[in-house]
Amino acid sequence: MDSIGDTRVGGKSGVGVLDKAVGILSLLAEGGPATLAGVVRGTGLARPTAYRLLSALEAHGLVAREDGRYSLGSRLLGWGGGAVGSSLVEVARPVLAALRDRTKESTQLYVREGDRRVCVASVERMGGGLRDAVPEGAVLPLGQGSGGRVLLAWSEGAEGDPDLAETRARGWAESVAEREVGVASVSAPVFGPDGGLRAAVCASGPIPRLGEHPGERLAGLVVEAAREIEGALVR
Amino acid sequence: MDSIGDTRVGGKSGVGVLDKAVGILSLLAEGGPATLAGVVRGTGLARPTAYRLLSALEAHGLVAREDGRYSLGSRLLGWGGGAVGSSLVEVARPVLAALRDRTKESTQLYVREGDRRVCVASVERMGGGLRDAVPEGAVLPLGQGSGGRVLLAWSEGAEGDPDLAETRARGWAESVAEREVGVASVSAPVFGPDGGLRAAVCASGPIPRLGEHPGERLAGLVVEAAREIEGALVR
DNA sequence: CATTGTGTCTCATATGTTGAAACAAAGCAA
DNA sequence: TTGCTTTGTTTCAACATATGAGACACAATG
Repeated sequence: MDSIGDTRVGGKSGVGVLDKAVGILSLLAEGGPATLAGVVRGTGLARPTAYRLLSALEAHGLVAREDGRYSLGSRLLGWGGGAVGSSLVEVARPVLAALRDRTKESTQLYVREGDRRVCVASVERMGGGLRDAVPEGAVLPLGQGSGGRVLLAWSEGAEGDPDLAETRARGWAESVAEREVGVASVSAPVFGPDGGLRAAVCASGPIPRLGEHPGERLAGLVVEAAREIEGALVR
Repeated sequence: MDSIGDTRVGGKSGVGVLDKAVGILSLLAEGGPATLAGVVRGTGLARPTAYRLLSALEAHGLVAREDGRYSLGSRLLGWGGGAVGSSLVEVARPVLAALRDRTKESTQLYVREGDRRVCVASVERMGGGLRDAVPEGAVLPLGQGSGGRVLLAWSEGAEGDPDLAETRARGWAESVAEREVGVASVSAPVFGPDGGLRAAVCASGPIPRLGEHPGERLAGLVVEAAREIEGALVR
């Protein structure tokens, strides 16, 4: 998903050290704990560079090292808890779990960040077989996937696009093999008490299981979950 | 609290750009949304430097800019959700809120990170009057405050210290004007299902309200909250 | 209307970061 | 058990990056 060097998904910002550090953090977010060697392989950084950056991240509490393996640090826990939208994530998480149980697919919550979207909560399908896995913190484009389409459709300035108008009329979006080959998904908008778009709730899985029109089966459940999240927001 | 330049609380790690970026993020975590001018004042950075770093953080989704004000970005939401300990924070938050209601004081959850502690959840006292405010993500020393003492007392290697042995015997710690002038606090250990120390739960407030022995009044409630968090962890 | 403050951009230069090389220790296969 | 490979850590010369003074446009203020 993320990689060092691609601005579209947060790769190159003009501050090289930051780009590398974020590359390391997103590697750990996506792949779980890793040794120094694993971080070197996963990021392509030179070994002493990765070592120095990891030590610095550890000094700041953004990374923790235990038994020779690095993982995301508890300072990110605190910052995540204080970031705008943390209460949305808190109320959404059990709803995503229930939606996962009902649809038997993975579910996610996306929020818009400028011209991209960020996965702020992810609950994966249980049991065996194929599953879609989106790591929390992953940055994805708006232009691909049903989640991106929903975040675009209910934005200011979307009025002129007939495709997005159709999405708004329907109240949800579906996509097949857009964000990722082999994956189909359905998304619905989550509105805040003020009526503004807050997030997109999404269920996703492999095309062979969901078919070429995943919305037929899942749209009702996904829209229902969005309504449920909205209800929990006003309590 | 945090400031650029002090290694003890995550200031200088040997990677200057990272130190500055973390300084900005912790300023936003502690003080809430800020303009560029506010970030310049708060961090002491030169204006073009702060501008460039904020733009880079925004490109990575770590900071969001809205109406000329910067705040923590939603990527931190995702990473915080995936960091080790996020489930602990999730179950602890309502317990901290209940403890805040019972004690009528602010409450926090701290985890140990190397030789410091991080506030991973914070619920502030409601209503008027004095309140202790610890921002989520704040990095504090272990050697000061009841929360630090608890994290030390139940650590490996604490056996030789009679003061920590007394804390262990009692099952909680109290402090007066240690972490901060005018603040008293009481903390208790939170253990994981494996019996290992996971966190410290803490209630804190002004000395005039809590007195020179805050444990007399609050210890029972704090210890009870710790047991409650432990119970929620095994469900 | 004049002054001050803010946000944004440029660029010469100083500084910080880089990564090859070296070293020690651990792991592994024969 | 030995020899080789891999991993983690440190050093430091070279160079690429980041810095911040200065400039500019615009907004805010008295």
